[in-house]
Amino acid sequence: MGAGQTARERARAELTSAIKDEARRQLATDGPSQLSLRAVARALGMASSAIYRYFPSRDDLLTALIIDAYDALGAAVEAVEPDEPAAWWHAVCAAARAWALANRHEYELIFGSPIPGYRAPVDTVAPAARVPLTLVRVAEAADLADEDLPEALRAQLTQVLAGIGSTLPPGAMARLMTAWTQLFGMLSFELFGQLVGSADPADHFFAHAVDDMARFLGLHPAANRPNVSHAIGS
Amino acid sequence: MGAGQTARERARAELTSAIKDEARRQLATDGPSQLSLRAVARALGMASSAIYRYFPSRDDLLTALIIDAYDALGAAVEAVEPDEPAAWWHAVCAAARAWALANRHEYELIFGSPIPGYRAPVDTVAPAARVPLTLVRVAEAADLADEDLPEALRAQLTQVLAGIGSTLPPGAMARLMTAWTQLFGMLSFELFGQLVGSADPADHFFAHAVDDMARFLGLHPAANRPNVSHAIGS
DNA sequence: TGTACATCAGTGAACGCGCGTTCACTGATGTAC
DNA sequence: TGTACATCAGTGAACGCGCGTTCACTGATGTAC
Repeated sequence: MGAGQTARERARAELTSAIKDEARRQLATDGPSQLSLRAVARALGMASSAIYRYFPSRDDLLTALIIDAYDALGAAVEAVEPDEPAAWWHAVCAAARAWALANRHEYELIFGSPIPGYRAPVDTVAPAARVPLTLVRVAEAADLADEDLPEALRAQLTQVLAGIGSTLPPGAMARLMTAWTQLFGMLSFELFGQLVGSADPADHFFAHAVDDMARFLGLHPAANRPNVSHAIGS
Repeated sequence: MGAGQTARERARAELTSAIKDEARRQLATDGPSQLSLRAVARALGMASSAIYRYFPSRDDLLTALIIDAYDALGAAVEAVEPDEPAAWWHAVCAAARAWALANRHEYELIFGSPIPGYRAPVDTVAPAARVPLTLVRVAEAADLADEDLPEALRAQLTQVLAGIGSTLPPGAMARLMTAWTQLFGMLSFELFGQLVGSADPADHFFAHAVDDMARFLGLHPAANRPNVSHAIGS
């Protein structure tokens, strides 16, 4: 039948995603470490042993959810229309926050505490890289200046940049990683309740901090002159 | 007997902290959501029901651990000898990181994902404020400039500053909160494994980012001139 | 200092619950001739 | 197109385990006179 899929194949694909959907629903109330195959099976009206036809173990279901979460966040951020760097940066940060607020338990799954007893397999690496890679694309578009770095850090970052085939100067990469950790630090603080009593609701603070970071990176029009030689000291 | 304590009171105090110690030991292998009163009791060689003489429920034990963690981190950071602002800032960040690396599961307890089904009582608020308050002290010592802020954010921060009796300009408070979220974003990324494959080990990156943040805050000698009027635009 | 009573610490059995995973099985879907 | 066989999906019972919390109890420590 349709697209060369047998009825069995279609049924399998549907149930696989029904299981993941139900599992995601349960994350929302119980958190990743309490995710239970039996509860998922119960909610779907099937025997708990049937889940094993789809995921060989609880950890495999978790891995699938983690990969989906990274991919969904990655897609949200990649869907931002490229623009002049400062505007692009703002839009990317806003997209990341919007996704996180709308999917807090999947955010928790990937940026929260490690799940006890769970080891992430390599398959998660590529999806996890989509957001950082998008940030690198934004930075590349801005022709950022280098800056003085201790040798050891310069070496580390040069290697990372080579690995992803980027021409970003290591000093700019250092600032970018600072901005990256800032962005997700802010989101984690907001979602995990650390801002309650200070900048809560966090909308204004978030917007302003993103702006500050754009300036810090050197993305703003004023700072975005041709890359003459406000570069490395010595 | 000693200091007006009866033998019973001493025994109670000792067992209370033995229970907490054992619970902390178990956090290290299982994570907060798996903390089990029965397992703690077993490790201490007592009946599981005996724990209830010391903590009326599992949540109360968790609360005690959380308060202790905030207090330990707070104490570590407050123990830093005040100094010229930039040096003080570096030392405070280093102290926070050292504590986090040495006590990763307690760090997780307070900065990781919320524990499913657990609601933090008010008693945690004051201990949780010790680190942010220390950062405010550092910033106050530096006589930081204000900066342009959207009205809504200015209002929010002015209220926070009034609440803690600080004279910091709201614009400086905004930068400070950015640096604060950056600091803990970096620590969470390091401890939760998000840096694996990029800036791992993170020592060099951490030191450099802390330096960048000091510059961003305006703490560095160069930027730390008398507070004339590099202030609010308009 | 000695006795009588009240307080508290700790026990062990029990309640009622949930979990991941395995296994032998039935019955439906797909495939080769 | 029809039949025979292989593959796969889903069942239900079972194994062995762990959990938080309650309860009636024994025995030790503390207190008032």
